[in-house]
Amino acid sequence: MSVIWERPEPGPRRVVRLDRAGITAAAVPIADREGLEAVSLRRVASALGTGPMRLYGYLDTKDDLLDLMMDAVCGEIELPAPPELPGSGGWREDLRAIAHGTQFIARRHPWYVTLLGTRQPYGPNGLAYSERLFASVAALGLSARETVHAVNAVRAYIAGFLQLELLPGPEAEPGVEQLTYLARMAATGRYPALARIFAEFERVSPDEAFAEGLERVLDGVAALRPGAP
Amino acid sequence: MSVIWERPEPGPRRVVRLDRAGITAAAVPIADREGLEAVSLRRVASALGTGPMRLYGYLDTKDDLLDLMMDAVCGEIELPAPPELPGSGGWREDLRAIAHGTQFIARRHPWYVTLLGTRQPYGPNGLAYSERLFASVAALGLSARETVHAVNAVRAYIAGFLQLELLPGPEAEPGVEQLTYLARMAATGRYPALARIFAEFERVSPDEAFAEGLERVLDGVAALRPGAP
DNA sequence: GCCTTTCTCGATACGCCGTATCGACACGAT
DNA sequence: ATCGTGTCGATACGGCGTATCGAGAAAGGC
Repeated sequence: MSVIWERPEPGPRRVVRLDRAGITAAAVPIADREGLEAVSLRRVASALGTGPMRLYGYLDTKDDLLDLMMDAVCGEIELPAPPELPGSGGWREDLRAIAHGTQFIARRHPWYVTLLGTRQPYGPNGLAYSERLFASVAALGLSARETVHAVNAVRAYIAGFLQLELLPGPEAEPGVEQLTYLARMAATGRYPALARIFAEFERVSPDEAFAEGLERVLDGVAALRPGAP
Repeated sequence: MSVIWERPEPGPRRVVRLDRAGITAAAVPIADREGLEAVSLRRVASALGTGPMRLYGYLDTKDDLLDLMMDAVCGEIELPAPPELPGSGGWREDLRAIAHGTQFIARRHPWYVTLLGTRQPYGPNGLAYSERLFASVAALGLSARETVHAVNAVRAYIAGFLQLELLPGPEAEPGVEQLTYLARMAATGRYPALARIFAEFERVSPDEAFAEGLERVLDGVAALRPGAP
């Protein structure tokens, strides 16, 4: 490796200007199309026409990239107008809007839900999201402590539901006609309550379930209001 | 024929007697002590005094091991007596017991929460857990559809809260006296609602938050009762 | 008791991963 | 024109999950 003829000529100086936004923008579609586990530094870098080590000029760690990705899609969530402006529909309508906005984004970027359960949403967009949540609940006029608990409940419900919704079920291999694993378990008689509800269980759409469960949580929050029934 | 629970365990071995329970029992303490990412087939196998490929006689995939681990700790959750027996304290008390039992286990095995958001709890213990949840809610006398929604809400809350509770915060490096990242963000004035609640936010214990949020969800479920106020 | 068949076992290897190291090179200042 | 500085990316390391396959033990037939 000392003769110049067999050393590759360095390409025209790669002046591809990179920045964090660009890296994030390259990573997100990969996650959308092939899942979060397909997002590797090698993969993202090669989508940008460079090598993996290049990215370390912009990130300390792969985790940094995941933080950036999370905040980027968090910014895609449409938040309702602040409570003091006319666009707001009251605390309950606002919380509904936030929840359904989150669900909408989770459908476009399923991996967002994974990240949601994995790291704090401390980027600017994540903080704006939190701010909007607290502002909505604040409109109820609860005590500080109750407000924190109410926000926690709503946030936990959203994160938990979306997470559970996206779990892959055990797939029945195609061609073979057979009951699903769950149906077979229900038929054993060992799980009577489960078996009794099983049919309904499959008839409920995820959207309906998300909306209805959310109403339960909001009902519980509403019951905290000073003048609650 | 895709779920490990309905595949038979292979027969006896030559050198060291192994079985799925033994493999699981070796894996769980590793996860407890060093986190889920320390659980590799190489690591578990060497804890059992053998090589990684040995495990493939008992598992098809590493995912199978995670399923086994999840079901194992799921079996550690103390469930209340069934509703028809005297030990049961009514639907609400039962749901509380299940929720707090789950929280208790999540504290001993934090990685359980990660798995909870990652895979279906379809092992025998997971199904027994679901059965108990449905049986408790069934005692309210709701319609099938409402029952499904109520169980979803409770389950989503539990999974979501525990997941969010375990998120690592941004650690302030020791020695340097400085505000946390969140406190600094609150001080920017860009997040007024967040800033207003911030102090309280840090005063609430995780236990209290879990319990209080749960009451909100249970209140919402209670409001569905035929003769609800 | 011996031979053959069957099945288990684990060594080796492949292609990924995140990232530490470091030589080569482009660029700005002198 | 030269030097110092800082960026780029090739290479390497130790890990991962798991496919392959030869060695050898167990089981069965005679």
